[in-house]
Amino acid sequence: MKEIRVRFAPSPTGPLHIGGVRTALYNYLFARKHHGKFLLRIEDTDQTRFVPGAEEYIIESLKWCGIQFDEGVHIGGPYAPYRQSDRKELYHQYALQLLNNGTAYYAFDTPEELEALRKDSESRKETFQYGPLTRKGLKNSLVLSGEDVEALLQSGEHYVIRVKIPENETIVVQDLIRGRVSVESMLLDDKVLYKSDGMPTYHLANVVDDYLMKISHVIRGEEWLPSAPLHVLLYRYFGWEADMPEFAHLPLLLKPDGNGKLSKRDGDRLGFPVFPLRWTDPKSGEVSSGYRESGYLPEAFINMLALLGWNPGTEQEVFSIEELIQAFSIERVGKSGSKFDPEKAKWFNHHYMSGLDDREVSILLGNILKEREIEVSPDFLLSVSAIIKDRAVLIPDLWEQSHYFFVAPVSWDEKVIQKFWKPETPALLQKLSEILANTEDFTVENIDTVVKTYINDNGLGMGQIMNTLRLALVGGSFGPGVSAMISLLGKNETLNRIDKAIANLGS
RNA sequence: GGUCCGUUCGUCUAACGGUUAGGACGCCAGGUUUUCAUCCUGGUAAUAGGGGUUCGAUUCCCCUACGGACUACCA
Repeated sequence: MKEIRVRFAPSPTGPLHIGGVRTALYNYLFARKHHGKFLLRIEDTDQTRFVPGAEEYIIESLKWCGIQFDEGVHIGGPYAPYRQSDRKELYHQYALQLLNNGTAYYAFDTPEELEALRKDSESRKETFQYGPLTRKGLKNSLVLSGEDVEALLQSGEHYVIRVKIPENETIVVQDLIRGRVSVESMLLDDKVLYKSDGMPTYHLANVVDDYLMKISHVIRGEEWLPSAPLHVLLYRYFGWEADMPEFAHLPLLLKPDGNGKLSKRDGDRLGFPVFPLRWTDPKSGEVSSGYRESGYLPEAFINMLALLGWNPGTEQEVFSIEELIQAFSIERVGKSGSKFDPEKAKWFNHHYMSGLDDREVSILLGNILKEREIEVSPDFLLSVSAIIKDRAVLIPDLWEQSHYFFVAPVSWDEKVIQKFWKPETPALLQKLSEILANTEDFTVENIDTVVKTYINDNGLGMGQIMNTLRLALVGGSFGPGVSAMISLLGKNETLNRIDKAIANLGS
């Protein structure tokens, strides 16, 4: 059986958005599942759209996601180079091959001439097509004499090389997801294969490179489906039909509301990241948020993404990357586009956060404390982590849910004061404080008993004490159980905070 | 406009001719927690419309509607 080789082939025109990450993920899962190879090829044949830093961004993003390559622009491999601009010389000979076998031709029409033709067609509510029907009336080597063509080439006239689409043929693409897709050749354009700047277009470069790199399956976005027949045709023109990869065109990721392809704008508008990592546009300086910086765990991010367009056919939906590899199959990728749901992304992250063990949580929280220059003992950090981890959806929530363990309150929630802080409160807390001062056993269970006994013995209401005690401890109406907090804070800190609250709030 | 692709709860989706159309997110209600979350239990909610084919259509075919992608010397 042929070795499975797939590629992810982005162009470095900006940050990779989550649709691109998903395409990379599916390629990766497919490769691993079949013990094949996964490679990263950079498609930078359009020099005008090059964005500095984009290539590095793509590599770092996928690394963060845990998607690993076997070959690629950043690690090399047997089919190097993996950057198309570094393969520039290669493409010309392949364009010549098609020229020589009559399946491509030189065209000398200027962009301005073509633009005029398009405008003209448009005014008659038609679409201009450079194809089987019109190419005979244009400026190309199909109509010009050999000498004229030669003269034009010699004179340094700008030219492009176009594919010669056959006139009456049904071209069939077999797609692993969509089945048989066919299109009439007359409707296809004589697409440019080789540009006047000496670079190939995507169509030429991707076919040549996929062939040379022995790609077995092309798994890419649905936006490529309309040009897939052209690619099939090119394999035939090159005589590579026997080695043509299989195609799978993935459905699109749609915006959460309304319809249409998910875009950067949607993230800004609806307040969720569209990119794996934060991106700063080198030109405008505009910053787009990323999943990493927003505090998502890569495992959760990937799990969420994997299920957007694919499902295992079982009711399992929490998958480690290894489980995804085991379960993945192209056949179970859906046909229709998926709307991205930021709420579900959060659910996944919360699920993964609470699945972390205390030690792992303490590392995450420890990093936050380090940034804030707060030092605590590892034991205390671990205990706090354990008690708050279920309360955090995103990593920064770890701090939101625990800061009061590290920093004593300096202000107290006005609403809670209004509601619970009564004239007798200071005396009641003072008395409880004295009892706690004489308590040696600060385990949660014992504190619980001590506090409740105090309440019962004095005929007080639970709410009366618990709410004010909580207020004294953390400054508001939040946090884990009161007894648990007292136990963690320890005797000194607890007594200090009660004293401080009484002193500040008085009666 | 043309070509191609698509259409099951609000969302992600299962059911590859026979199910009370299943699960998850969200939402709602109850329980736990006398804070708030978590968690647990329950509930809400869908086959776009119309024709066929068939004993029987979510499932197969056709039409309509709607949506999307593509339509550059961009990828």
